Amino acid sequence: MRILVAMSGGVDSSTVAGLLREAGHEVVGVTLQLYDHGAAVGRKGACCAGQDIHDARRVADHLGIPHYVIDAEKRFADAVIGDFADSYAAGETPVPCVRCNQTVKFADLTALAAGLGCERLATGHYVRRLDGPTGPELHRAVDETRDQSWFLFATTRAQLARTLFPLGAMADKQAVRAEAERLGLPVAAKADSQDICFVPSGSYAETVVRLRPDAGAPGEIVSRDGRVLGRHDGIARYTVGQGRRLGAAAQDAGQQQAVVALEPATRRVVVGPRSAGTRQVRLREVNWLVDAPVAPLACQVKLRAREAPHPAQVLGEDVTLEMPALPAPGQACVFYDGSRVLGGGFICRGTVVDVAGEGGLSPLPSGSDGGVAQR
RNA sequence: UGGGGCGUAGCCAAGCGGUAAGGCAGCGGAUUUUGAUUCCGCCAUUCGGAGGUUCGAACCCUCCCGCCCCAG
Repeated sequence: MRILVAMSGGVDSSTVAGLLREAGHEVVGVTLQLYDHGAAVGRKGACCAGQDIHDARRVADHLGIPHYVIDAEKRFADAVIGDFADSYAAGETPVPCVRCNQTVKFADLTALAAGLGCERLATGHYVRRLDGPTGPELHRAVDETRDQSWFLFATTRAQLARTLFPLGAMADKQAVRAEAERLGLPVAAKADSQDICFVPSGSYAETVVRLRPDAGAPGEIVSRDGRVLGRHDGIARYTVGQGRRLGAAAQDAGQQQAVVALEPATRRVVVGPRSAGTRQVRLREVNWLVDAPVAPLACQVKLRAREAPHPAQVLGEDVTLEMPALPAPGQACVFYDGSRVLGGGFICRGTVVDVAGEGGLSPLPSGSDGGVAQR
């Protein structure tokens, strides 16, 4: 089979190329150049720029496969970096990795694969594509600790049908490195990438503020009933559910506080007791990997990449959680049936916690029905 | 200037003669293909100040300073 492998220059995708080549497939490597070299050269944790492109080329040469480098800087700047900054400026917390997967990695590369006459696209993601009775299914990786299925909820059924994820079945990262070594790949010992690839210093807020100065403007930290508890240095540094960086506002009436809402128009960060929460979550851009249900679908949902799933019911763009939680707007809500990804969407603002501030809100009950009034 | 109470880190606070708990904030790190969460480490040679008693004082005594409350 002729397969296009998305090669970032790291261990994972290089191993994918090596394994598929070894299995006798006709492998074509492609690396996307995502942002300018200057910011990323020599930096650990970066991908898809500078040294990493050279590494991908070295691996391709080692394997004896053709390798293309695609200039995707403009596309990445618009679809991923721009969206990232806009999202923070709008009081949300984006997931750039989902946007990247959704746009340049899948939409563009599946198209490229077709253009190059490849039957499949393969990536180094830790997820499994399993063939079920109704077609390909997306499942969590065997190695639960490295599972990346949450980041791939926006993959379309058509894309999934043409994609392979060889690493989803690997026992763990060590096994992948062992394969890389066995294959003699020059990147076998390369450090893992992490953090946001396009943020050089590790300070994502600086990147946001450079693009959208508003997001770095100081403002007030207020309680839900409008009392000013402190000040902050930019809403871009806060996420709903966050308990740090609150300074004196971290405690109110003896209770630990957490961010419950961000109001970009007034630049206010609203805090409430950590026990605050809601059971209703409104989503947008919902993607289904099964036929969209016509009646409430009982499943588990994950509101964050690394947290235990919540029992919930999903219908259309509305999710009803069994127990209250603090969903962060901009983050993803991914639906699971056991290990299988059923679909997901992005969490909307305004539906999370009542911030109308009717005044004199009593402390929320910490029991099962501790939800806050909905807007 | 009658009576009472209190001053321990940026904040809250334990200790009440034996050599400064804890929490929050803050800082550093680990974990993490987002952010957050979580975890680990650091964080008062010193207890409002000055004397005194004592082998030894944040703790007892004296005076001073500062706050608070109740009376005038």
